[in-house]
Amino acid sequence: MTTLDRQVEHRLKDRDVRYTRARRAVVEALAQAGGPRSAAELHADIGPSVPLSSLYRSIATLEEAGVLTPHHGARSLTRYELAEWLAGHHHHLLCTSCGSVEDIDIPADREAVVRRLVDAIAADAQFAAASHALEIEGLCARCR
Amino acid sequence: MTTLDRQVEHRLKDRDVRYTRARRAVVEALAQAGGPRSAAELHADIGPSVPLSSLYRSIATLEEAGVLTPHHGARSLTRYELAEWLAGHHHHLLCTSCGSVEDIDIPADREAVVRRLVDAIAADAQFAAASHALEIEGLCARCR
DNA sequence: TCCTATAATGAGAATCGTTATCATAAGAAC
DNA sequence: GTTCTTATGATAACGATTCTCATTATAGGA
Repeated sequence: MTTLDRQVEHRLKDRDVRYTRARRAVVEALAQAGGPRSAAELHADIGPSVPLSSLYRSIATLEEAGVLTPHHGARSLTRYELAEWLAGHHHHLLCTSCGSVEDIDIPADREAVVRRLVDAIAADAQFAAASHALEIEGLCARCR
Repeated sequence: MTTLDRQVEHRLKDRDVRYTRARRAVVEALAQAGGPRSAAELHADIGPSVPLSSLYRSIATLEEAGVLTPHHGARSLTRYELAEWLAGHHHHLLCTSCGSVEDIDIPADREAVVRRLVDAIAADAQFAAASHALEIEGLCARCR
């Protein structure tokens, strides 16, 4: 059992939610993927042992527990990834050509700039900021 | 006929696309809304004179022509708003409680900071940045 | 270990946003 | 006005997601 597993298990136990085979499979597949994955992609990764209906329910449960964060994209596709507290804070590069989503870590000094900006904007709008995301659209290294 | 109408008309004429009643209705509804609207919301705004099928086609046409930009949200909902060159550059505040999306203009000096950051991040990843979006999630002034 | 209460699963149907089809109507070019 | 092209409206189809319900697994107590 990995550290990740232990963290998730603890989080779920706190909420009286069981860490079952299907849910574990989702968490492990996401950990391996290293980037956002859709339900269909997770189904392909995990295999037919977890049917789609269960997969969707597992995803919803994990999302409610704050283990996963959804990422909504084109063509009615929602991709998921492990939440910030599990996988760290990062931003996204969206390729408009191939549709890929790349996670990108940014150095702490730059992240500090973003955070200051977010706080200032939110304060001006009397908005209580919980999280932020900087998404950059364009062409990835392969497609340009 | 408003300035907006003229701008859109010209853009469409350049692409041999007609600026029809349905398309005009979408543009006008979006201009009035002052924030992202889904197809269903536009349908409610415009009324039944433009049926959903036409509405979706109008949206797709306008999106291809670069008049609208899509904004993907929860529950497989895509909202649209007038493109940057028509409505100006701005960012979004997403309320996790009521689901509203608020457009927020940020001062030029702050925007410059964001742009510098985006350029630096993109350059590091060998990514050709075309546009960027800073999305802040949290509780809006009404919900907090 | 066995019981019991509760929560999770699997299979399938249902739902919802969106897209495609196709016959008809409107617009532009001549 | 005729003709050619493009847009429309009604409706069916589609794909991602959610729901239903009978069955199965799990946790906690006897």
